[in-house]
Amino acid sequence: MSRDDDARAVWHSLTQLFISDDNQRRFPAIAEGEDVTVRLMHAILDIDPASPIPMKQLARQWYCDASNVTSIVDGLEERGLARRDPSAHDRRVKLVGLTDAGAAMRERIVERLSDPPSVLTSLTGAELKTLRTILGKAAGRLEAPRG
Amino acid sequence: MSRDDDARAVWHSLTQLFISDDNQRRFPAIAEGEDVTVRLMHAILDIDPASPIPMKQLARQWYCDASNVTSIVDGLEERGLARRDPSAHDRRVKLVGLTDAGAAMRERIVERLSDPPSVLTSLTGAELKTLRTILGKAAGRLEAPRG
DNA sequence: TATTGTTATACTCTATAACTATA
DNA sequence: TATAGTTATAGAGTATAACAATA
Repeated sequence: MSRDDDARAVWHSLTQLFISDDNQRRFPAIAEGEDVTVRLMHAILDIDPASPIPMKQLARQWYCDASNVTSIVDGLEERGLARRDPSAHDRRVKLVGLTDAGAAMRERIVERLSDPPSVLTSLTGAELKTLRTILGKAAGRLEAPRG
Repeated sequence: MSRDDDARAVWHSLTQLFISDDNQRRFPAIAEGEDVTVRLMHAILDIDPASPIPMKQLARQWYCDASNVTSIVDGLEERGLARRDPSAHDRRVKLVGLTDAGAAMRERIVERLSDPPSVLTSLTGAELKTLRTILGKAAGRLEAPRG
């Protein structure tokens, strides 16, 4: 049981927990509850309410074409969840920021996404405390935390 | 710090680890490496190589329309990854099973999905061992493990 | 009659290419 | 000339409705 074996086993379990059909179904369910599509929900999670972001940067972050970002931000704007403002430094660039309504929806989504599935709540209190410490440490190392 | 707080914090970290853009990008990358689409890859993961499953049951499991299952299984069959056989007990029912090629691809996908991201490998050996034990216990409680 | 699966069809999501406006 | 973003358009994925075969 090497260190690499342990890391693989951990990631395998974590992946199973996450891609289980029950869990995957939560995303559409939460999106539906907010009356947005799943892609708009993901977009909202990726926009920091405190700092508007250029469209181009979103395209890089999502590994998708720029035209797609146009369509997504259109959807957010139509629903009053985001706003486009030209950059003061380069008028070609448009900065996308969440409106108050968008930021509020984002908070609700993050809240609901944190609802733990039953497989987790069936662990003991001590186990949960241990997981909290270690996983918190790992998640803290992510570049751009989503929510 | 209640037990519920701990469970929420754990799930929140786990969700962050999993829906990070870097990690989400792994699915298309692995699928591309196998020359299948992401939806076919997910389908392969959800079919137990040891026991063919009725189309209707896949539709329930994936929370999607039956016509969609027809289209997905068509795609798998065209690539020689799965096969449809009428049930011996009810000739309306078609059982979907993986071919040898499909089962082999499934193993490769599971293998690659288990590659741990760098945020995990940066944990200590003791932390990984602890995570392995606890998460393995939780994942073992899932109904239909994928891979 | 009810159920399993298929076909026809429309809508959403995503990518490519051509375009506009700034730099 | 190059870059940020948009528009037009085509292809994949998904849902609804009508249908065929079987129960």
